[in-house]
Amino acid sequence: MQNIDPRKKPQYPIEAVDNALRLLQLLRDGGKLRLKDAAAELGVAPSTAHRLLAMLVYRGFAVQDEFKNYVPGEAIGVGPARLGWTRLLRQLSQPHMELLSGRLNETVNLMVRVGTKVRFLSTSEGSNALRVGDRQGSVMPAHKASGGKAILAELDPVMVHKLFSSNSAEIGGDYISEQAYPAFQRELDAVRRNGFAANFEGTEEGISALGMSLHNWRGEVIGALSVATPLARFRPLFDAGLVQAIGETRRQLEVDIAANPADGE
Amino acid sequence: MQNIDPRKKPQYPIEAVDNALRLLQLLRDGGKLRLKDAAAELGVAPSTAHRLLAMLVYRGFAVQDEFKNYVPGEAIGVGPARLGWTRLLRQLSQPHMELLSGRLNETVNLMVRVGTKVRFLSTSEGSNALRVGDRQGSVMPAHKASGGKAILAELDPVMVHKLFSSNSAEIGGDYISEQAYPAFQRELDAVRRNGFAANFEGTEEGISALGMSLHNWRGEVIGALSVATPLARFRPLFDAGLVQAIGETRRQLEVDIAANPADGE
DNA sequence: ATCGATATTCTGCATGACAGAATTATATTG
DNA sequence: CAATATAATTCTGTCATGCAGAATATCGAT
Repeated sequence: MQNIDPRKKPQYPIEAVDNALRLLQLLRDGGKLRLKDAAAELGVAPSTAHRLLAMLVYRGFAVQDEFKNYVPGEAIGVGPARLGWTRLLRQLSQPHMELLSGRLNETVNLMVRVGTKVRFLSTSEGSNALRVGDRQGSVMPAHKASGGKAILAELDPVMVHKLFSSNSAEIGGDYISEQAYPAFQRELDAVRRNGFAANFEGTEEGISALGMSLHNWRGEVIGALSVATPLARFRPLFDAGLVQAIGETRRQLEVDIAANPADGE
Repeated sequence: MQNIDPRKKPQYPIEAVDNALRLLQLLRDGGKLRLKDAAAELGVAPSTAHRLLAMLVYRGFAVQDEFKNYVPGEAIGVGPARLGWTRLLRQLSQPHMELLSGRLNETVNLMVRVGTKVRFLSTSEGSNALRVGDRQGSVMPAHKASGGKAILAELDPVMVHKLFSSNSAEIGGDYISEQAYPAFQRELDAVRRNGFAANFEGTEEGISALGMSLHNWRGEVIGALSVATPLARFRPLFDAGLVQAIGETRRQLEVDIAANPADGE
């Protein structure tokens, strides 16, 4: 049984990974998947399919709807970044983020916006015993994450409005109704005035975050930093000068960014 | 060390899968990845990272550029199908595809178009010793695959032209230059006249295929069937009435499709 | 050519991915 | 509203297989 196949199976295949990737494709192309069907498709026991799907859920590639069906998660369908500078940004940010997370003992995130989403490029975890976990690779609605709001606040309001009323927003699940929009608009205005954005359990249970935008030498927004903390610690941190701490880090990082050519933009 | 994390790690995690999914995210957000960096990011040996990346390549989630860098493949960034009827289509097609592949001893594919791409929903492999392998889950440029051409030929030419000149086509790597377009246009005209489309090694080395479009009760194109064969067998098959065989299958399948409500469309 | 760096192949061993059974949750039926 | 059926999830022993490390190959630079 010889299969002609230019894309031949690797010589040391990893079955678990192959199954996971096939599930990813099924989820993408079928829209939804029940555990039993998934098991049947892959030819594995339901228990195994369950473990695989649990991993997809964990990494944001799937979520379970109210009837236990597995459906595509945020992470499915976000295109590859055509942004060439994300690597550089990540590199430049790392030391600054580590410094900041070390100083505050809280977790610091770096993110960029793509469409109505923000993508977490990297995380520097704080050293507190109880801390917010790594979010690298996560994708969240930009209008809910603190860093996302910080970015959106500095874009042309008309463009933002279009963005979140478009039907691409609908597909992504980030549509904001005309009715709800004024409130959102006002929040962005406040963010613009304050110079930072906050998020109290808007994306994840028990987690609050404070975000601030990042700019290139030309003054254009290119991304954001955010500090994420357990809800209970937010207030004390804020009173102890959280905004200034992030602001300081932002300032220094932007100097670094300005100093580097970043050919793409 | 207690991490606050609403999205907690599954209790029986699969490390290999987790690593693969993280590579997927890195690839998406970083654009490109060298083996060594991948290994460093994951905290695994280069040999392990190599195996993982080989799997991603195998399933179309990554490709290697000329300098051995791993870059996102076709499968990354194709959004989830908002098409609810793909499940139904797959279901209805299956018996017909099995019949046809059994009759011809060749591999039969079912695909739908999304943007400038076609997605392979399912495959029924022929029983020949040497045959074309399973393509389920694959994503290919619609203008190169036989089934894709069959679909495009029946769409509004103006819309097709826009589709492949848009800069979303550029992002997807399917851009057709104004210079090359007339030839493509003529090919689609020929397809329309013939009622089928062919593909000789346009997508994969040594493989040829013949594709025919599928319609719903209203006469609108909804997808395509294709028969894929090793290049050497194409001619004899064609002369033995390949077109008629597929046409017959298509006719019967379309009866089934028309008979089923397909609420979405 | 020679070296250095990075990518790929190979192999033994211990880990951890798998199946199957047990348990729980959810749907269906009389 | 039981009672039953079906599907999802948890648990556990076993053996396959994913991992690391070494060997080899490939590519670039000097």
